[in-house]
Amino acid sequence: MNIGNAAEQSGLPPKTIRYYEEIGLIPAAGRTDGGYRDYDETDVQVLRFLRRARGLGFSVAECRELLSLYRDRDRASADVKSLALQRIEEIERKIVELQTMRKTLKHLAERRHGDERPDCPILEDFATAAAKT
Amino acid sequence: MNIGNAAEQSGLPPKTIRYYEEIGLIPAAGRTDGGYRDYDETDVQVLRFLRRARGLGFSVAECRELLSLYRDRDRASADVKSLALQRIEEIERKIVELQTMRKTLKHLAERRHGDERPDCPILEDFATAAAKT
DNA sequence: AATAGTGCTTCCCGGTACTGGAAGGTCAAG
DNA sequence: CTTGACCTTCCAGTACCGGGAAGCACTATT
Repeated sequence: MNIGNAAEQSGLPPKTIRYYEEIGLIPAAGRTDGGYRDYDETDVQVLRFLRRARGLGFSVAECRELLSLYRDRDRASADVKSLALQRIEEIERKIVELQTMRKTLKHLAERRHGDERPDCPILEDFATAAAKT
Repeated sequence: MNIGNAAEQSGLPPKTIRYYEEIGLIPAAGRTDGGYRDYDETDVQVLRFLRRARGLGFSVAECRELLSLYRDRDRASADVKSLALQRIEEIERKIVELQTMRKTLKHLAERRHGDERPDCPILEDFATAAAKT
């Protein structure tokens, strides 16, 4: 499968895929006789994972760690486990933050123009609910 | 409140707060006699919102829109509503993606070393579940 | 077989969103 | 009134791409 196809199936632009290869986030893809990069389903799954993780605010460095966590699943299972659990906590924090944002936006969307009493604490809604994160 | 304090309470570094002011994402803060930037609770709430939104993969441009959505809540309510609803959909997609990542990591964490049969499709778990997003 | 079109390659430049460091002013404590 | 921790501006650098040029590869047609 060529890079355009892999891009389409993963949701990452070809440019980004080449960049990830360049910085070693993903291994260098195999090449066809003509010099084209060649991808299989496994590669696409990793790319898909990367698109998701990056879109959710994980840095490339964090993605690197998450990937190695996957690749090393056959050994050093204690370390892998504790790291995975840490990441799960972080993900759950992010879920709570998204739920807070959703709640705030729902208030904004449902509120009829003129409904608001001057003391309506919508601003508090906006940023306080998950302040302790 | 000075910038260090605002940084601490919002979770954004002082550098980033100054940068947001410079690009007009937040209005220029008031100044003390000594020339220090001065913040109040409202400012901190906005900063906290920005930290969360950025950490969840929203671009600065999207944050700008989300903020204006909040600031314009008193007028043009139809537009505000449709924009808010769009954002809610996006947020819900992100939540699903995070839940998928969490599920994958849980598999990794709970799997005992040696438990895996060669055909165990953990890689499929890794990236396929939310492939249609 | 030649050609046209699309997609691939590398390379280099530009852009966004910060981040670190230097040089110097401000403030509260001792 | 000096020390140390904070603040200020400014300039440079870094991370993560995206645009566009120049050229090769593949497919389809003529």
